[in-house]
Amino acid sequence: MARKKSPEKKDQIRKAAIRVISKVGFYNCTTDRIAQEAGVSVGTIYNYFKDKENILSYIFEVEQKKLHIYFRKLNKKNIVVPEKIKYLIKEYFDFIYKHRDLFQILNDEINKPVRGLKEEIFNYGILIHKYIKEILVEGCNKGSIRENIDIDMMAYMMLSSANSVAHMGFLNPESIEDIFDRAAENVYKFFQNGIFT
Amino acid sequence: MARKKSPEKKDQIRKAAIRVISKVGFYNCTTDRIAQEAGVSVGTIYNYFKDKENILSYIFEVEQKKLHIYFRKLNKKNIVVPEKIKYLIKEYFDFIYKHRDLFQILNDEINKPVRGLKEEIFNYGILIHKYIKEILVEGCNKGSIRENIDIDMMAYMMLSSANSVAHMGFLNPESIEDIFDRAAENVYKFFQNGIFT
Amino acid sequence: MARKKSPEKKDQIRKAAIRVISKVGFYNCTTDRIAQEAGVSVGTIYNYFKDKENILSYIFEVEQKKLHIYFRKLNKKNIVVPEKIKYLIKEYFDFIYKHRDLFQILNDEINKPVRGLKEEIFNYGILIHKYIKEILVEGCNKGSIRENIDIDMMAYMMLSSANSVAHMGFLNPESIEDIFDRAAENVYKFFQNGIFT
Amino acid sequence: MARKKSPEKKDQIRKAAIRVISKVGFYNCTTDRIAQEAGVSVGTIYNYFKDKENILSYIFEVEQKKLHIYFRKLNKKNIVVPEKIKYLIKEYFDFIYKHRDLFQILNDEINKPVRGLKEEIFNYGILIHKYIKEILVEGCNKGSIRENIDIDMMAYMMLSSANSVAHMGFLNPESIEDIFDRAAENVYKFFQNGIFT
DNA sequence: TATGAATGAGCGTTCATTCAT
DNA sequence: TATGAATGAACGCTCATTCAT
Repeated sequence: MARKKSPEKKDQIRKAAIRVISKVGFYNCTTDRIAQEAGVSVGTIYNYFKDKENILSYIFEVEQKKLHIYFRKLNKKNIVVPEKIKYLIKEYFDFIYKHRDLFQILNDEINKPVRGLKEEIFNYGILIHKYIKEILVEGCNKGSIRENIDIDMMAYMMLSSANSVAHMGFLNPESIEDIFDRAAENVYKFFQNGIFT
Repeated sequence: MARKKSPEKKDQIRKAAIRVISKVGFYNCTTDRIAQEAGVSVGTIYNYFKDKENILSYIFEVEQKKLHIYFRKLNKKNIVVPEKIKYLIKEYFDFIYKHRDLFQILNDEINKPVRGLKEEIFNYGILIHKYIKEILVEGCNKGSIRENIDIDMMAYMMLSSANSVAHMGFLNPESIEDIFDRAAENVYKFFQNGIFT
Repeated sequence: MARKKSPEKKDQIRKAAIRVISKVGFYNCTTDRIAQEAGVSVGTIYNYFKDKENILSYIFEVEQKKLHIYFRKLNKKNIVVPEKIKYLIKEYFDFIYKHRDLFQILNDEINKPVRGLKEEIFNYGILIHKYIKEILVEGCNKGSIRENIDIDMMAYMMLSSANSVAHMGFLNPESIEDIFDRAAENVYKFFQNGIFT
Repeated sequence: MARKKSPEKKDQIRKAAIRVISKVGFYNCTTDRIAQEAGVSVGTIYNYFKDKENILSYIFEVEQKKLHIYFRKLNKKNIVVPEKIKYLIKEYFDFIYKHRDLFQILNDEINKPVRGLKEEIFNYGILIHKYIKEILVEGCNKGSIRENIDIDMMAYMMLSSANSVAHMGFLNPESIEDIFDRAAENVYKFFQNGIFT
């Protein structure tokens, strides 16, 4: 009997793809390059993925699962909403800093015009907003968040605010550490007070 | 005398390119498609643009100029900073709603990792943030904006917040009008009060 | 009534073409480039020439006429064959040195595989050999040239020998003057004695 | 295991290219045409060659190696210089007659103005002249060749003389066999005695 | 299953030629 | 006649995908 398709190899390809795409963008990223980065032949990629787009989908599929697990854990913690948000922001920036390759892709692909979105990318966007909204709802119910906000919009604004700070960091490599140091606090303060006196 | 190289034709191509790119993204957008959309032959494109990338650059160059003119006018108005911001947000959403094709491109390309950015795209990003920061500085000086904010970060967060709401609108075509109706007000309130009670 | 096609302009284009072709070769030479070099618009070229190939043909046509005139004059001179050949070689190198652009083209195109030859290029080759052969025949008749040579072949060998020395000169720009100084004498000596002791 | 990148295929493409180029010239020779002639797809060409120019380079690289081997063998033979030259001419014409396609290319490209030459073409020109010069030097040393000749020029003249006879043959297909039959002898006699009585 | 050579549709770009002015 | 913008066929080359080994 033939060997089973090894999940390790699929992951190896996924990670290689993340590295390559984050460096050159999805469209400049060739299957040859991914194969090389993964230490695998082109043909092998097609044993694990239907086509090139499917690799991108899989990347988001995996992240979706991680997201799921992360928020399940978070919601088990017994902390008030403002603390939860503060904590979340902190961890989000730690995550981005550590997985900047992945962030580049997420941030790049997530803003693509609708038609170009593959199912999984779209779903990933939906999911992450869903979790943020859940926290906002909880905050509204418990009275720590203003009731007159549009929760949908707010979720979008919050996520994009955080992402934009990270993006700003990567655009300024010389001061990236400084930016990430202050990022979480500044973002939280913005959420807390807005900009006006 | 032969026909003169007409600026109208260059604009015709620029606009066609905006439509095509916004639909399929820069990399899926072929020169043939742009030519077709512009009602022009491929060769003609190269009469006005050095190469395909140059079209993208030109799109941003034009928007940069418009931005410049717009903010010069805005700064001549005699209104206090909070009003100026309120007004700006309102007009920004009107603009996006009207020029959604363009917005898709601006919002898409502006988030690209640094390396891929052409000069003009990069400069466009710089410029728009510069103008926002000027307003924030004015607000700080006049006491209407909190002094302890990081102006750089805040500019990034504000712009991306607004963009994310617009993006949310385009992701939900069935309720796009409703979203844009409430967009300006909600964004302003977010800037004003943050999210907490 | 419209102005007549001016022969001056046609010549202006011809000369521009020679300069351009000699620099970049026929295939890298664009009509735009010729027009620019001639200080004329592309369209104008097509008023004087059917197509691009026709320019090349015309170049050779003109040279053919010059050749004709030159040899008519030469044959009126009352000198013995060996002197005629010596004289011819001398003048040929003077000509090449002065019109190196033209030589580059002649030498380049004349060796092209048969099928690619335009009528005029072919005829130019025929003509120049014809004149050399006439001299050889005269020499045979008058007893100054060996009778057992193959006149056809000899004409080819003589012309190509001279050309190769010129070519060698252009390949060594640092010693081109020295090479051309010695060229005529060396070529003549070769014709006179061959290589052996 | 996939098929190995086979040197046979590279050769197959090289030979196809020789046939096509000799027929239509390098600039009229398209990659599609070479692929077709080689019974291979365009893509495959690029598996073995960096670009179209590289095919031409490779053709000359191969010929260079053959030249090298041939002259090494020739120099081991124990014959006097005049015999060596006679022998060489004979074999040269045999070679050209058999490989006329290749000759068209060598003879065509070798006369190109310097600038257009690829490294390998240039080197091929250098090499072939070098070997001829070695023989001439040997002849001078051994007293069979006149000492007052310019060896450089003579090498150029000898090679081009032979080539011109071959070229003449190909220009007259109806008498090509006759021409090649007499070629070697006539060329040698020219070298021996020149043209005069 | 893994390999990587082979494939060929499809792209960006060029440039000889045309033709409205 | 002169102009030069417009044209579009044709090219070199890439790269996702296939398939013989």
